[in-house]
Amino acid sequence: MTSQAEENYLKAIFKIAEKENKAVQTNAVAAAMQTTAASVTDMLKRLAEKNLIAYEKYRGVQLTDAGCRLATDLIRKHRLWEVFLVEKLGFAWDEVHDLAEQLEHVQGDELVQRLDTYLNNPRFDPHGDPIPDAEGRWEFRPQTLLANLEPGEQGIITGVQEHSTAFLQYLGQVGLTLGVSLQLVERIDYDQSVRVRLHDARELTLSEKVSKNLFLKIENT
Amino acid sequence: MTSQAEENYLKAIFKIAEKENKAVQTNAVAAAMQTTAASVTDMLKRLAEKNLIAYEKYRGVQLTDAGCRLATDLIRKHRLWEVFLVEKLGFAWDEVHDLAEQLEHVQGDELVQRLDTYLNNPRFDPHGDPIPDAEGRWEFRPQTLLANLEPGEQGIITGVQEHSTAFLQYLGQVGLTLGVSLQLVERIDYDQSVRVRLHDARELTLSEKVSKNLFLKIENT
DNA sequence: TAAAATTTTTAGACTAATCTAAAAATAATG
DNA sequence: CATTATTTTTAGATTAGTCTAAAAATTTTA
Ligand SMILES: [Mn+2]
Ligand SMILES: [Mn+2]
Ligand SMILES: [Mn+2]
Ligand SMILES: [Mn+2]
Repeated sequence: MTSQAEENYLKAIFKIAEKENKAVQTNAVAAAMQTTAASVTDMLKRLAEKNLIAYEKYRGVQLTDAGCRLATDLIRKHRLWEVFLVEKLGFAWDEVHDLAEQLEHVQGDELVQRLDTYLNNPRFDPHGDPIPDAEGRWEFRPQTLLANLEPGEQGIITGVQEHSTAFLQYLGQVGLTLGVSLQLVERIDYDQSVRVRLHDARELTLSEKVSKNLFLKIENT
Repeated sequence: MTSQAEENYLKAIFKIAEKENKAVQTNAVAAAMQTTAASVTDMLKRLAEKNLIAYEKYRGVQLTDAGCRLATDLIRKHRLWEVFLVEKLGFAWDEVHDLAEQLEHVQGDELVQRLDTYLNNPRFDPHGDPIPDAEGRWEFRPQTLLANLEPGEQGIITGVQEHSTAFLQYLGQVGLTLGVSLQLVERIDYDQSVRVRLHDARELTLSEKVSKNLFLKIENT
């Protein structure tokens, strides 16, 4: 058996390891979990005891196959529930994270499988993140940050780098949701802000910060 | 904040108090929670500290208004999730209890309200039990045990007294689900078993045990 | 490479929730 | 009403998960 706390740690370790390709540091986990390094060390010992991580004192930590599978299953559940909350219950994409954070811990393989079917086996969640399938595999989708587009290039919004409520709410307010198509008009040298044109010819100015947190699939026009 | 353990205790106390109209005994709670009397005493102290129960040593326990409301909300969530699992995900009525036991603890008023709307504000769960509304009120529905029907009387199945998987599965197998109409043909003196006739003229013999666990709304023919 | 800075672990304490075994209170009975 | 029997509470331990403060290991820097 794995507790909710253990599951949350495994997921945090998985997500950190996803970005940086090296052993995950205690402090990185502490930051992600908003707790102390001491608490993390305690938990790492427990997880190592259960063979969910490979842990060497002072040398950081890596998920074992079992730990990786557990983390992936948790992420699968989290993202499926997010789809449910948005598609079926009509929540906005900035309202679903905390609820999914609870729902992901509900145990029941049959439940997950039926939920998946009910939602028509979605491959991406409301934030554009891929949903692992029942075998723990997910689809890779090439995408580029708006910050890396050249003037004139066009793309469709496929995801966000940052998942904060504030950012998601802002995007929603200005009409930038998944699937929206836009073209980079110009990048301002002074502050790296960008002017983009939407499908309806409406133009928007977005800060560098926004442009570095918005993923697009480049379209060849 | 109330923990899942605290919520489960409150629900257990509520359900015991519902049947017997007196202070709930420690042992009764222990039996319901499948734990020891010592553990119950510990928990009762905590719940009293939080003003969720009125507790006098050796004198049993009663829910306060706050505790009663919490228990009712929990039952509301439990039963709404059961409806979801059966109506939307296609689970059988004998498969949903343990899942609802987990889902009921997910926190989020907006979630419950949206779920309720999504399910068309059901007033009864898949076992025929009433679902409290957002204010904690529920519908009373007069119903009679099959064991108390007179020969010749007819009724529609509205609920079950016992909720065990074995009983629900058995009922499902012989075609006795909510809404099914049946008539008591005769009661056998020897063992109090009953012969009933279904709408399609098919006849069934049911044990006394079954007849004492099946609720019907009597129909005047 | 020695000193300073950073990271990580340990030591010790705390709360929630549980248990067993023993003591105390209450209820039942002759 | 004294003695059983039952119920309930206490005492003392245990485990998961957390914390702060201090010690130890590692890394960085001069
Ligand atoms: Mn979580
Ligand atoms: Mn998401
Ligand atoms: Mn529960
Ligand atoms: Mn039910």
